[in-house]
Amino acid sequence: MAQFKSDLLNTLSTRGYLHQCTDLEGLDVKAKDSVITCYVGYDATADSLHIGNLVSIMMLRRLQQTGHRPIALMGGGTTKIGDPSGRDETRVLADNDTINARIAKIQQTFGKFLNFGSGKTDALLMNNADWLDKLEYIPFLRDIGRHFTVNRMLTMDSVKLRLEREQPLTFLEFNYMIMQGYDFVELYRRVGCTMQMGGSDQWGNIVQGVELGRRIVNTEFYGLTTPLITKSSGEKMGKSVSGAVWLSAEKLSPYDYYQFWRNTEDADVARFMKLFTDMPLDEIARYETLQGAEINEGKKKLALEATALLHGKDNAESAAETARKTFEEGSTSGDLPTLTFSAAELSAGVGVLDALVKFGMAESKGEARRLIRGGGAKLNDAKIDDENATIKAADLQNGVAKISAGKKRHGLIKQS
RNA sequence: GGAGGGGUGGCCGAGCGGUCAAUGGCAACGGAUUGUAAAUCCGUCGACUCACGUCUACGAAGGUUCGAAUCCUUCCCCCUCCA
Repeated sequence: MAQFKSDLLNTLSTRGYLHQCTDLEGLDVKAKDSVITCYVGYDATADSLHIGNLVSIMMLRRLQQTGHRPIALMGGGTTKIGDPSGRDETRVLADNDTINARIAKIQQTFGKFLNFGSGKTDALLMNNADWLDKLEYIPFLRDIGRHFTVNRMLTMDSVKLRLEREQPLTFLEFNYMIMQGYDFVELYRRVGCTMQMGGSDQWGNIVQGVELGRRIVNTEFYGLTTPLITKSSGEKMGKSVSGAVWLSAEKLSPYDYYQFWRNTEDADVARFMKLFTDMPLDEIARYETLQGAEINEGKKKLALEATALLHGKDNAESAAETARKTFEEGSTSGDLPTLTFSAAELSAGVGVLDALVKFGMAESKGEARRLIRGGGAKLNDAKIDDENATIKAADLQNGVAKISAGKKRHGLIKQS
């Protein structure tokens, strides 16, 4: 392994976070000798962060672990502009209230990964709406706009690709990188922030910020990006059996989150352990030697550790136990999605089609029918053959009936 | 402003008066295999009833026709070229 002088870069490099950096040597020296304040920006494009944001959150965590100060910057202002990076089409923009509501929810996630406070290496939570909303156009253009050449901006991938594909790029979006660059300067002025991290798609935006900082405040700024994390089969990460992998428990239960990690591909286990858990490297190395079906032990560990980070140890263990009972014993356990029906409903019989739809295992009754025809629906582990079958009180065993779609999606039915 | 081209199911992309709920590919879902992996093979893939059938759908609104995604008119949006 390439040895760096600083804990920060040693950690980031050995655990697989490094992709590009504006000045690796300079940063190494600085990180060794001083406490760096570093930010990652998060736009509020949904009311929860998702798995794609997790690498950068983990990077902030590593930063703090190695003695530096992380800033989670909420893009309350930039979300109103819309980052054109990596998109062929203009984003549909949300209104103010929506954005603020999203930010309120998103913020909660950071508390799980970072320690906030006012100490030297305590994390900060900021919002760029605090300064971007108040900008005055002409003064801003004169102070900041003068440092950006359109010539240069046109060479940035986010812009260039859009133009090459002959897709429209609005002037609004064109300003995104300027706003992001300005954020960097503003964060320097406010809290001495000199470093920005992000995904590889943010490289262009980050570089602009670094250069702007050098020009305006005459200080060395650093930028660093992570590789795009994909599965070894080449697909993007991001799907669980119940859809997108959200980080808020409201949108994805700890059990489903655990299952997402549990279903990691063989080849990814060690890499994901390094990136998404705090497991020490030598322990990860031991898991790396496992072969064949033994790799499942690694997946369980990965899932447990990753879930514990986000949802806490208790929830993680509970999810692990539910998964164990469900998949290894074929019995039922608490964390599965649950629906309750009244005694009256159960004595009349709950249509199995309706139940599948209510659990979200099928989008329509027609799809539920097809699922049954294809042999993919089970009630208490017995294949459902009759589309018109109903679930009655007699189907409850110890108070619950288990309904399944495929091998991985299970739900519990109880009497209220 | 002028001249052309185009808008089809989650995406790409055929169809160009009936046999079109609409070929094909991707994605997705299920089954087999397996280790809750990958790869592979098979099946499904608008809604409702599921048997016939009914409804909704091919940018929007009208029209022609026994009958249109396919023809006509108007409108909206996108692209190319010219001014």
